[in-house]
Amino acid sequence: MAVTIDDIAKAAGVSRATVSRVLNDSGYVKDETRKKVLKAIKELNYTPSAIARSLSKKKTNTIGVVVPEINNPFFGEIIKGVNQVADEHNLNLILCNTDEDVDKELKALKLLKEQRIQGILITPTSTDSDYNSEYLWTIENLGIPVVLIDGHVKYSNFNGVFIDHIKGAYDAVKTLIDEGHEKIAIITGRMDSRPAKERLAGYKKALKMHNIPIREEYIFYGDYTHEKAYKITKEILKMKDRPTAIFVSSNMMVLGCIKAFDEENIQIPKDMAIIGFDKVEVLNIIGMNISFINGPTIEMGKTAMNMLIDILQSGKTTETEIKTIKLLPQLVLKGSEKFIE
Amino acid sequence: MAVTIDDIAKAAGVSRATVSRVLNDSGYVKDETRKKVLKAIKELNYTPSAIARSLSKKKTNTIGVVVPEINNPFFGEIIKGVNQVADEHNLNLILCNTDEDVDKELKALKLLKEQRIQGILITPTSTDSDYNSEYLWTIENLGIPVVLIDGHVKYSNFNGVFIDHIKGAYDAVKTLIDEGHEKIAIITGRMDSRPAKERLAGYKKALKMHNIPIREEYIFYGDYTHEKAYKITKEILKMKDRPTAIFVSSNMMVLGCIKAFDEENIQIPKDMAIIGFDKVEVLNIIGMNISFINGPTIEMGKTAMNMLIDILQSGKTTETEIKTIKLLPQLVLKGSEKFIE
DNA sequence: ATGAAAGCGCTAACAT
DNA sequence: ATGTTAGCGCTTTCAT
Repeated sequence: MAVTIDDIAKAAGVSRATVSRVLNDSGYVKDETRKKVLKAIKELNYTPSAIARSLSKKKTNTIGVVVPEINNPFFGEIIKGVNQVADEHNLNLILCNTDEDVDKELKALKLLKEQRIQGILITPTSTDSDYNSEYLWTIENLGIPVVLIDGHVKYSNFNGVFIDHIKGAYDAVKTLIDEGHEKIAIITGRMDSRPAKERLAGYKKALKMHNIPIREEYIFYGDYTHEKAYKITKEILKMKDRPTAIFVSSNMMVLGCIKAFDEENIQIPKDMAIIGFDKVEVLNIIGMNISFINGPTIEMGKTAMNMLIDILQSGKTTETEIKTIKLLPQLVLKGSEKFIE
Repeated sequence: MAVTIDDIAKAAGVSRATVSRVLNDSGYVKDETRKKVLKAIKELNYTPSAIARSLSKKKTNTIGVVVPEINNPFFGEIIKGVNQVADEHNLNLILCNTDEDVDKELKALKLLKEQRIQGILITPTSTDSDYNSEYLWTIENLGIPVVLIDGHVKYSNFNGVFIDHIKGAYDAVKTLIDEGHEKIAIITGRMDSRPAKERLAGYKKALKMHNIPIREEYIFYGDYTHEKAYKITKEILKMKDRPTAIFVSSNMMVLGCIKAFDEENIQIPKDMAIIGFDKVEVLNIIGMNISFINGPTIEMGKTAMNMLIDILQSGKTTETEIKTIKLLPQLVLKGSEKFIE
């Protein structure tokens, strides 16, 4: 660990500038000299210090990634996408997991700034709550480019890549309508989150566009958990004028529905049709075919990383524009949406 | 971004040494002076550079984490555990995802060394194949403490935390035996991986200890994929002298079994009992109760991080001992193991 | 209690 | 084509 560029210089009988040149392929170096240097590097098992280089260059080549829940495959896939692009550009990733905790998120941001990272990719825990002011202040005063991934930070404009939840929900509900369903319920997500709001909007839009009246009693407010969805589904199944289809606003909640269906001996789609938002890989593997809206997670990660790289390469110290990309989710039909008399 | 310790010194009318002292709470600083400095820091929104500090201290406070598949919740949970402990000790995590690719893993190791990280936590992609020599050479010559997580690098001894796969498998099979099963099949993992070998060993041990002859035709060699497990299960169901229970050596493979069962109208556990290794959260949520051996993933991450911290604090440049911890997996019974005539 | 100065390992003009 | 030198932003003796 103690071998430095000077050791190499000494061993090769050249100056440290020359060593630096062969290290960076910059400037002119006689072939013979280069070989000597390379040999010394090999022999001493030398690895240059990125720390020293960063300090000297005032540039770290590392970017920070902040996620709320690393053990959720949704974020795992985002990171996978981020990582792929980062790899291609030889960027390091410093990972911060916040456990959905705003204070940890703030702490992470501070940490990252100390590390003099080039930019930040963040999937904000943030909802509409009122801590937002300090939160925003922190992000904005970072002086570092930030790209949001599928989140929403109130009152403020940031670069980001998002999913078009409205369109996704619209497509799902439209499909149900096309199948012949008219009594379509929705189980929403936590309504202080942007995706939940947008998905509900998409649901309403689809009904309106097809002249189906929106019935408040068909709108059920969930909270993204399968437990709540389970309870709601039980209720739905007890309704006198029961819907024939449910649009479920998140993957976890789909699981709750399935459990309730199972207990009440409800067959999909014979007794109840269903379309979810976001996939649950496992269900397909075990042969349980549930249609869903597929938000392109890996793609989101890639897109965000690319956007950040673009911003960094533009080289502007102050940002002059807000970049936003909306990714379109795909509808994946498995048969659970069918209308069967 | 341009504000440095010298700016603060100037603003506060002191030397940079003094600023450093208040930053690190070291040495003596008059209260009044400290306040001036703190004020300047606040006003200029100054964040010290970890890079410069690292260079000066020859110590980075960051550790590298290398995993093969970030989007697999198994590794997600490990990282979550690692992260928790790292947080408590104010350590940064540099994440490397290798996509099960040995070359990427090697590259990651090099990258990490350049970053002068303090230590490495790695879940090796490595199996028994022959690239091992370069691989081992690389790790050993890193000159950095390494802690393995649940992996196995052939021919070599490293610090590490592992799961006692033998005991896990033994417990599972013993449970089946206690239930009254005698014809018990196993679907193994990829046999060039250590966990697969050990789980098979545990299976055999349980049979032997209970005087049940090992029947080669009940040993099925899988490869951790659900597709293969699906095919194998179909075969099993066709056997003349069909087993009454299957011990399935990985969570993904359990899914393949379930699909096959479903297609053939096999009821669990009436027609076939089953116990898997590693949980599949989703199955429980939808009310499908499959018993399984639970390897404590988050715990493994924590334990590994703690071990690394221990090693670092021991302060030895050369390691004088190999530390190894084996974590005991727990049996979680859900009813799928029952013997029903 | 505070300051001056050397040094961490590298890069990048500037010389030669 | 190669060497000299001055930083990069911080910590840490050593003085005072």
